[in-house]
Amino acid sequence: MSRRRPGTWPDSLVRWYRRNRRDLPWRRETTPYRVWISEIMLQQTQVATVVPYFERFVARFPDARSLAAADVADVLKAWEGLGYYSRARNLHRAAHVVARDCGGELPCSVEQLAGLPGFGPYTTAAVASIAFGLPFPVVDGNVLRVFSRFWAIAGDVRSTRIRECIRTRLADAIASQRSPSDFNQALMELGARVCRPRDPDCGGCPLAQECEALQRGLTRDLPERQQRRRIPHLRVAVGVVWNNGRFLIARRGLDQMLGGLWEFPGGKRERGETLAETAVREVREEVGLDVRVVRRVCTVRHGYSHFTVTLTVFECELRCDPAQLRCTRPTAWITLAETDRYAFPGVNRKIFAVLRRC
DNA sequence: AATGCGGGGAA
DNA sequence: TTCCCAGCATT
Repeated sequence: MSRRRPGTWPDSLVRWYRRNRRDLPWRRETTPYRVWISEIMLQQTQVATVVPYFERFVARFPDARSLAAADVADVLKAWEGLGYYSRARNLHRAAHVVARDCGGELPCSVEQLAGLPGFGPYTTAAVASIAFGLPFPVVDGNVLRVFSRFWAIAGDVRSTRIRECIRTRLADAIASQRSPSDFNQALMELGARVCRPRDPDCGGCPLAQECEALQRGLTRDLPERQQRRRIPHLRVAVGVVWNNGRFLIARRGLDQMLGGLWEFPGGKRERGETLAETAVREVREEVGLDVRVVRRVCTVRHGYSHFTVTLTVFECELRCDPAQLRCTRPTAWITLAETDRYAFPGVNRKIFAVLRRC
């Protein structure tokens, strides 16, 4: 087995990719619109999670014009469960810009791409290279991990200095590549399947020959981990307020976390309060209705990226005229069968499952 | 430069 | 449990 000349890793990488790439829906049929949708969905979200969402989304909204023409509520419904809902709202805003200013087609200059809502450095480079063949390197979590090992870079890879160092060196490498698209996708594919966070498959790696971390036995220690912050825990109570076979939901503000999604009225427990009292108080404060707790339905735990919550659900009955409803946000009285028409956070889906059983 | 943002897969 | 994922917008 002959040693390859040093400095030829980009060609080895792309050769490996062309033999090993996964058959993914946005690779099977590559259009700028499909690349765009896939890249937005893939932000902080794994491929396996994205695939079914992508298929449904492009079937429902086949191009930028149809997306722009849709109601944001329908876009959020298509995004339900995928998380980071600001991505969906920004995508919808960007579709309006593309429909209005670009004739419905994604612009093919990096400057214009970078100006669209939801296009940061990563997505701009990804769409420019994969959709339009422009030589801009992507720098995502995979790339940072691969090169912190390949070049044995100590320190926090997320720091601006190290990111910029990696980006600059990759800009050189991609400039001499015939397919910037394959080069970028190869790096991310390598990070996802070979140069994994734990237990990398160095035996199957096309870059092993020149990998500094492998030669120095450092693959296990790179990239350097930063210490994590403690995650706070919240106690929350919500009320399922029934009226004539329907219960009340309210839509969250578009600028909030989970913006635009629907929920039961409720909120955080205050000092010295029972959870039932919390539910009654929150219902009164949020929607202006006086209610009484009938029973506790269930308690569910849910983990978010930056906190965990224990949510207790109380069935409530009205002790006032429902016309007393006062709420700055949109509200609706719905049945369990109608929940499918609205976008809810994942934790609400757990609650619906319990409500259906009893 | 730091922080907030959801949900899920995998070990 | 814990870690991490094809990051962006805001401050």
